[in-house]
Amino acid sequence: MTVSSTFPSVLRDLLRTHQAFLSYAAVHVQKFDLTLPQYDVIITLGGTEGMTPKKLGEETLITKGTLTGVVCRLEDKGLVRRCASAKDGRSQIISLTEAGKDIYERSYPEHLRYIGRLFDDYESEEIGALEASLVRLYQAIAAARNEEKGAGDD
Amino acid sequence: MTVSSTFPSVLRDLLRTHQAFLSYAAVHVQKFDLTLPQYDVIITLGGTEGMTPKKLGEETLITKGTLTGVVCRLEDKGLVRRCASAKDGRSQIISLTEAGKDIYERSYPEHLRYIGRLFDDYESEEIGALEASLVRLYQAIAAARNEEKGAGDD
DNA sequence: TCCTAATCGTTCTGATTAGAACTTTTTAAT
DNA sequence: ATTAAAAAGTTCTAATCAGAACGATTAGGA
Repeated sequence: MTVSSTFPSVLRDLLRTHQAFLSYAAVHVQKFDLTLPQYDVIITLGGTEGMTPKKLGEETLITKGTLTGVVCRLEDKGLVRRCASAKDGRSQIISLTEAGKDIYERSYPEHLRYIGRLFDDYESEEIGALEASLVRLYQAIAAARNEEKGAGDD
Repeated sequence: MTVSSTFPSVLRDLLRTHQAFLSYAAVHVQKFDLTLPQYDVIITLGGTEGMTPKKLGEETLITKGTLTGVVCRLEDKGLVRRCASAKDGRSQIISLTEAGKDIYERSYPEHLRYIGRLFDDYESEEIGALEASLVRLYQAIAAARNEEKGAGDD
């Protein structure tokens, strides 16, 4: 009944729930012959004029090394375009092509409904509680990580 | 303020929190020159007489195709052993070697402390609330998945 | 101006991932 | 006893993943 006996199962639940969600969401996205990270890039670019890989990675939580490959595959499919930034010679601007916009506009509303179906039986407080719990844990992890780094400092 | 405007951020939080946890836990495990899935196998086998890959996969949530590779790498490191099952000619029994047991016994208590540090500031109700929220979502996903499969049935 | 440090994106490596195809073995039905 | 179906593991493919190393560009200080 102590804390240390319960936390391993919480973390297993975290993994399990995350896996289940990815697997559920992937079903919808496969209809467009896209992977989940690829679709994530599409909907993140949707409705924008494009953004740098750095920004895109921050939004999608995809590491920059991985993002290069994901964007390449979307480029090969003609859904996305890379342009050199005018302001910064190091930067690229990634944006949707017409074909990419088309997929985005046709699929996104249905995607939201598909995902939203998960919460059909939820009260809105329940979603809030879930989100609060997750943010709480995220911050606890960030704090523990910082303590580790500055171990000798304070 | 509707449900559909809040759920994307919950799911982003789920991904972000999960990523942060994996990254935090990996730090401890790297000290033994192991990856997280590899260590997960070690601690799942720890204290047992061994188990089949099927059972091991169910415990660790690692898919069987992936598990084969993880176990191979642990075998190469001499931490794990594969034996043919006496009862079932299709089955293998995977168990820790002496070196594997040694790592398990030396590291697991510290691993629990390391992970437990995340929950230092938690009230036990908070852990319960997090777990309940995750289980709730997991079940909602499982239900949605089932509805999808039996779409034409009821 | 010059030079060092930081930033941006790509490339590379080793590992994990899911899913499908495949082999071997077992089970179950005939 | 025979055969079809199911189960267990391995192998294979394409993609993702984190992290490190790298080249090119920019920023900031002497």
